[in-house]
Amino acid sequence: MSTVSPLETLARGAVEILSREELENALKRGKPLRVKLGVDPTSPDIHLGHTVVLQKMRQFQDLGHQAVLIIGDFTALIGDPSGKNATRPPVSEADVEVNAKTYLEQIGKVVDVSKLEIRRNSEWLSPLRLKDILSLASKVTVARLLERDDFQKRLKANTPVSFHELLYPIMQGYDSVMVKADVELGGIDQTFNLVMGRNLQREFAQTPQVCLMTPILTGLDGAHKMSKSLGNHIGVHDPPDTMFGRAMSIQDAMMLDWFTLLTSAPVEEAKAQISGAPRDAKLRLAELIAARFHGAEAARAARERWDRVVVKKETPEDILEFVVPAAELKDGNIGLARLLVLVGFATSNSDGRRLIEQGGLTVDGQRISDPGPFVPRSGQVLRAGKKNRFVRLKIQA
RNA sequence: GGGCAGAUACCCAAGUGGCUAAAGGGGCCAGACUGUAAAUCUGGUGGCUAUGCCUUCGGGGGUUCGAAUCCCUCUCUGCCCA
Repeated sequence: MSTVSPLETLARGAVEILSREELENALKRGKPLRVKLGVDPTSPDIHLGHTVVLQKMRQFQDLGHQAVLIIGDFTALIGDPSGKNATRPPVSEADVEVNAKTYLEQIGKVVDVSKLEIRRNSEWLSPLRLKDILSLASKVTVARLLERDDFQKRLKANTPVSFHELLYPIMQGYDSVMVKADVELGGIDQTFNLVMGRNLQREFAQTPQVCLMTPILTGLDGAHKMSKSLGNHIGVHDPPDTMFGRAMSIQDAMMLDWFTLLTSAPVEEAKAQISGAPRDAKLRLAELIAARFHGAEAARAARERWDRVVVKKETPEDILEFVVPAAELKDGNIGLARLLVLVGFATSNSDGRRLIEQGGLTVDGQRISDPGPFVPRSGQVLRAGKKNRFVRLKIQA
């Protein structure tokens, strides 16, 4: 283990720190810092993109600082405008509660939940009266609010910006005041909100928080930020094989970022490996990611399976079994397209028909291109596409 | 409050009475090539009991042999004026 200073650890992967000197000084004081992270309980499933900033919080925890997790149960009623090109649909209070619970369960994979101070911002935002809001709002100018990119873009594109969205950053900033944050963590797309917290704290005669921004993790498509709605994500609950396979599908150019942000492998070493043996580097990356959430053993198994199924093109033995319902069979026949729908490889008969006609289906390794009647037999293995979509048929006696 | 413009498939966007299940691009799916990477090329991309039939162009109603296209109305959005 080489010695890495706390500041170096914390700065790893950070795109921007406002300011680095302030952070350094704060660390030097030796007192545990209050490190705030606000989360938006709108989507119940967290993925690797979310873990970047959570990992940062974990690092603070490991260095003895107090992590303060703010569940934005009140702000969720507005929806964070960050990165959105449209007004976000508000989330019901009931959904927020359910999501918050799931969220806490899931982040346990990254942060130490037992040491977490968990707060809900409805605690202080809900009781605010109009006059309080006015007083808060008077501390911020409209020009300043409209400055931000998200709004600018939407204004230019003639898409609506609702007034309540302007309040979002103010409320989030007020959170920092209420929890007396020394540091706030967030994605770089949250910069505006974080800086707002800094400014408001100054207004409230507090020491302005240090803002530490992490980069946005690029998703599997290599183009957009990882998000569930774009389907370019790896969820923390995905099985090891899925994690492994998806990680293998990223572009080479993304590897260094992923190494930096998702693993603790030494960056220089990863860099060297990537330029030397990109394939091996990616295998290692995929294994590290799978290991982080499922343990080393499961990760190794995923890698072995990958090697068998993908590289050597063998049929895996641990395939899900699908029992063909007897009611679907007519004289032992079933439309092949229909079968694909039942199995889940196609969304409709037409979709299944297309898949077959385009050569995307094999039965026991044989390509079948006729979507018509088909006689299924127990033990047959259906494979759709090149990806990991296998199923073994079973016919009820 | 007044005036104007707009709402098309997953997204962007053509289309102003029949040739439109609806151009083009993106995305996505499949195939080829590969390291199941990227790039590139090819095909596909509403549904169905399928060489035909049914449903779709913000919602509802109407005109017409026939409407995404014309009329009425409702909802939503943007712009300008106040």
